Amino acid sequence: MRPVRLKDVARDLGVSLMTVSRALRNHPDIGEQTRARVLKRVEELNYQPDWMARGMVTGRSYLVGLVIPDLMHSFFAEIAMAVSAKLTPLGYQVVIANTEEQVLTEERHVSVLLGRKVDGLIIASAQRNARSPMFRSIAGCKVPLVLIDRFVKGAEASYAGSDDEGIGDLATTHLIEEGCRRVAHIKGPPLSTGRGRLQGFRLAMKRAGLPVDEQYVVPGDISDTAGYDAMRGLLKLPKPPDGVFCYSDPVAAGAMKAITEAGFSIPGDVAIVGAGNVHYSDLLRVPLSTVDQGCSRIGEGAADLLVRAMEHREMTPPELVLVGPRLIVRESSRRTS
Amino acid sequence: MRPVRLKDVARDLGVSLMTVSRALRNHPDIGEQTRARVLKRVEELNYQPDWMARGMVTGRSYLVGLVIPDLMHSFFAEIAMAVSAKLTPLGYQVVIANTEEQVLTEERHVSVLLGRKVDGLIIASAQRNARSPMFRSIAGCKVPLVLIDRFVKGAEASYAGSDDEGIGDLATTHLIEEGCRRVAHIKGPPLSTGRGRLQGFRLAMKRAGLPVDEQYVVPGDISDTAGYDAMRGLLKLPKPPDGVFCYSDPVAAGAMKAITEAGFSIPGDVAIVGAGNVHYSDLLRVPLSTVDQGCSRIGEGAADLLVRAMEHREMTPPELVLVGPRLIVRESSRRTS
DNA sequence: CTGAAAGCGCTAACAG
DNA sequence: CTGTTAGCGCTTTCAG
Repeated sequence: MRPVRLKDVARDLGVSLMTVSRALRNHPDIGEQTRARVLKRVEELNYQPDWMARGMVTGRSYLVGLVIPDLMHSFFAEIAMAVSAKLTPLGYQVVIANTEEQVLTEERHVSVLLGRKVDGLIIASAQRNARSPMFRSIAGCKVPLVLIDRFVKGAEASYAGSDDEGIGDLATTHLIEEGCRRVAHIKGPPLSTGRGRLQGFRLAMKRAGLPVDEQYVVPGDISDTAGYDAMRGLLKLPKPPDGVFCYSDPVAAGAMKAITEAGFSIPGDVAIVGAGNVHYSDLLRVPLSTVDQGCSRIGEGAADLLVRAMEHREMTPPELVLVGPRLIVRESSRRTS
Repeated sequence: MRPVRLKDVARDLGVSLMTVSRALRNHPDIGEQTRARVLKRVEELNYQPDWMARGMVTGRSYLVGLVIPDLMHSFFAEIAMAVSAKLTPLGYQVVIANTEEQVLTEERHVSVLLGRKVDGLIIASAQRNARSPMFRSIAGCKVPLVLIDRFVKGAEASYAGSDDEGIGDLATTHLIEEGCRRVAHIKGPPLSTGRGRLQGFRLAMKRAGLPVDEQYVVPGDISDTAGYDAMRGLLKLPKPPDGVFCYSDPVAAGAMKAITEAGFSIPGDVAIVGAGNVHYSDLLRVPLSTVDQGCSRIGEGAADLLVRAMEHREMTPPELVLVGPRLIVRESSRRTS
């Protein structure tokens, strides 16, 4: 049973192929009853338009590529869901590509996506350089691009993400207000997110008139194991910090594990704040204070920006969506009542 | 700058379009040096084959649909990653569709995927009936299908999943061995997974000679909020259970939250075992005992089954991959030393 | 070994 | 309002 084609429906009905095609797409140039008759038969025969053939001639694939570093991080999973939810009702299908934070994997994925003639691309890039071949070929194909989460300076693209400096500031200020005096920061990756949060951290410390001990600013990453390791290092210091702002919730979760294992209490000995408000933060060892990034709003924002760009045939100027951070205080940082 | 086509490369090189096409696909009928020359120029011009056009004539899209109920559950996210990791190196792209556990959404997604002429489908279905129009149209299009996680009786499809009865048995037996006498079960959805685990629970209880108090077998779902609510109900019972086997880790996490809030201790008052070994189980309030389902092996198994089916042009008989469960004991159920 | 012709299923442009 | 023609970029088939 080969799939039903337009031609089959047409012959079955004794009309021309074009009539069916038009009826299907609500073309105005068609009689009301003819359309009804066609639509009915199309339904009965369970005809499915062939999107490849359609795309071939219209130049639109109705495919959108979503390139992210790690689906397992609920932050990206949530973004992926928000993007899908926005795009699916508009007839787009989302192809998700996992880069595992590898630049090379990312480039390969994008290259294939481009070959598939995606109508648009949403990328949380592991790249730092807008002059990389990847960005050049995207620009070359004139495929609308929206960057999310990580901003890449110089890339001709819209961006949806959070105000990272604000996140760092908010979290750090909160720790200071809770009475922490030796505040540490476990850094994220050297991308806009990590750098922004670090900057926010410094800003808040400076504003409070607290010195930043560089021993307290340690490299981490995006994973809980990185947070665990970094925290163990901090605890070995002669004077361990009494408050830690962690790049992300997974990092914070790992850090908390290290603290508990070392026999310290949270928040009594060390207060912790993460970022991201991942879904399970509330269920952790000690419910985790965090800065909500509004990931679904980032996803929705990205989808909106992309749709707008895709519907214009001509290049649209890059736009920005910055989602404001929101502090969520839970047990891990509550020292005063 | 329109994308480079085969024709462009050919003209540039002064050869026919066919020569380029053949060189690209390692066709034997081509001279060694011609091929080298072509390949070099193809590289330089950064030519990307148009997959839509190619698919149009070959009838293969190199697209695979992955239909799952919820990307946010790390169980499915991990499966998605495993599937992608297996399929991407083979040249396939995975289109992930989120159904939010809605049958209707699932049907719509599958219908579009079919219209896109996917080469294969992997589905964790919310449907229970193999005679639904969805399964009929998949069969009608002769698209290879692999069911994952949830088995649907009667569907002409391969299956990769865990031994759910074994999971229930393993978890429950463990609780009994730890000294629990009033063992409860928070059920999952009424699909093969939920039913299987329930059956395993009953089996273990029977084997141990313990009666199953039907008050202790309560409906839950797949989410932590469901676990939270169900557990609150259980705690209100005159004699609350002293051990609970929860359908999944998220459910267990929710249940633990309810227990802690009510002022009981884990595992002292109530021991808890979940299922799934989700990534953050180790970081929870009380590290969660769980039954590992080997989700990545499920994903890999599904991908393997699908690839085998896709490479055969003719229908292949359904195959099965059952991943054996593995008990992981953490603090939430450790009552004896 | 290389090339020319035909056509995949569909839609845009034009002609009745 | 309806039908005809041409072609999207590629591969398959067949002829040199």
